[in-house]
Amino acid sequence: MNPTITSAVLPEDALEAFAGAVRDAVAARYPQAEAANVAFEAPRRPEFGDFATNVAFSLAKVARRSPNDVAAGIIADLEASAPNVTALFASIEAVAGFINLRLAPVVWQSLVARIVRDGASFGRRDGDSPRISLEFGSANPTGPLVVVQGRALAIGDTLARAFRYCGYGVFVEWIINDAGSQVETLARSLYARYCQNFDASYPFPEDGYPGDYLLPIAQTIVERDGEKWRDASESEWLPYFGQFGRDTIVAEQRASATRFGVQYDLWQSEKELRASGRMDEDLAKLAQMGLIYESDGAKFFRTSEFGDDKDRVIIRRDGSPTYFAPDIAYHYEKLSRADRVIDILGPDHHGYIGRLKAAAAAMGFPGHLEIMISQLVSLMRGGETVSSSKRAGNIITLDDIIDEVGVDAARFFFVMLATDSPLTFDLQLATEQSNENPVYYVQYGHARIASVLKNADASDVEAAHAVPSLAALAAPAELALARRLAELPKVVRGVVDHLAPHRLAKYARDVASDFHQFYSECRILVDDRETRLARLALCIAAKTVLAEVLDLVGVSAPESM
RNA sequence: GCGCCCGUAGCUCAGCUGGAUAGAGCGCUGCCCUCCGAAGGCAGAGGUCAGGGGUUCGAAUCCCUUCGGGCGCGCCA
Repeated sequence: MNPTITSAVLPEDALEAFAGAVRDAVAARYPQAEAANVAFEAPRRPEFGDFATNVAFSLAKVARRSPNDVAAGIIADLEASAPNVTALFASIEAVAGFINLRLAPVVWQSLVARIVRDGASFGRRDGDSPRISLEFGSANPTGPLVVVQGRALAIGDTLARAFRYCGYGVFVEWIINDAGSQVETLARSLYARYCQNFDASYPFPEDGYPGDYLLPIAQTIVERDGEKWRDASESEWLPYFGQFGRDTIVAEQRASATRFGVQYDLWQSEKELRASGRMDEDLAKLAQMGLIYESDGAKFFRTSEFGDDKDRVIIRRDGSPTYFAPDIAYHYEKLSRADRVIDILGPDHHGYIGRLKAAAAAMGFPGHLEIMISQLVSLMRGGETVSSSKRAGNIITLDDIIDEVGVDAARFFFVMLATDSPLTFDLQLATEQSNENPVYYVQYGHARIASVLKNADASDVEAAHAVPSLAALAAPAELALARRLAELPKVVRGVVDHLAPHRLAKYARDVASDFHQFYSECRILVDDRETRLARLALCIAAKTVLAEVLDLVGVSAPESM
């Protein structure tokens, strides 16, 4: 074996060296062609190797030869011009115009060594830029978090973790919609519950918030203040009940988010945003730019000049601001302190995207605001549809879901599908500890590795951690697992670049699958010490990557189950 | 009516911004525990990628169009 390549050559190094050598070879052979763009992809079929590149296709025209001839010519050139590069590959073949590459086992062995050495920081980048502002889950402070917010929380928090892994500075925030008429409605509903405590016939407001969740809050007021508010005038009790209800419910929402594993950096009150004067300042600035005009006694923002369907009212005829006004101020603030601002909105906010993006553009940040819509979630239990209606008062809360299926299953299921496709969540399936349940499949993989490491001699495990010679790793299942583990950084980067957290769920299943296959084909605790230590090291690497992926989606990685 | 998303195996869904014989899980049929966790592995059956046109060496992927679904179009938030 070539001694120069036994010292840590990682897959990406090998590919980069190969790409460079190909560019040189192409430049020498086809000087009339543009500089070759050498990109690699992972072929679907294992017999096509670890990686493939399609450079030959774009050269075929210039070369006036078939792609396969071009590919074969390039390979022949490389053998002569860059033997130190071709030595990194077990095979380099021209097939149907592609150049198929199989890395030398030693490269995969270096990668396993790298993961064992780096541990949880494998592939992770330090840093805090660019700065990302992520807002998700935000709700009216009028009731508990429900299922659709659960999905937004799972998606948003997974994205936040992925961004951090990639070295971005992430700021996670929530806006409390506490400035509109809904707080008044909350106050009336809560007051009715309070009065019903003394007089069951007290009427509940028609547009009030039903459901049982206001009962304990009313009870708290009863216990503290007794009948004090029964004869008070509305101007007295309304602000009190509004504030108390709002504060209590926001605290409960925070508790639910925390229980779900989601930590926020900022809970921004919309009411506070108005009171601070920032909103008025920003609106004045827009007016100065000539972007605000009066019509019908109301004030309009010329969002249509920035791509929106039509202009939007920001100050009503009665002088009060619409919801859009403080949101402009909030987004202006976010855009000022972050390089990218990402909102995850609910499925009923399609119509809001245009005006928000227009506002961002008008304020001098075109293209800095990205909006994701997290689609509907419908609940099933077994084959039955579970109905949840806010109006009917039989809402199913995020806490209900956590109680029934646990945080792990809930987070995995919420993140499993592409964000823009509707999700059917089967509660029964999520609780089943069976092979129908993808969460357990992945967690089982992790627990199984932990079990093997427990069965092994402690001294062997220690030796494996110290990264022994891994030359024994050569079986297809071993190399396939190593190749899969190597993908982690690339997968996370894809999650971030495409705002597609569901790829992590898919990747987690792939890693588990490759491990299980390795496990059934290669016995780990064999007599031969070198093989045993090498396989233990591979187990440690697989466990590291599985734990990392599970952590990115906020799911625990159990040592046993 | 206008705008956004979607249509892939019996079911639920992937398909890495255009690549090779379209994949996975579940379900179905059959195998595999004297041995590290069978919550596992292997094999098989199952497809006109909604239909039609176009772009090019090459399309599930990009463009046009028809059909079929979901959602959004307040001086609500």
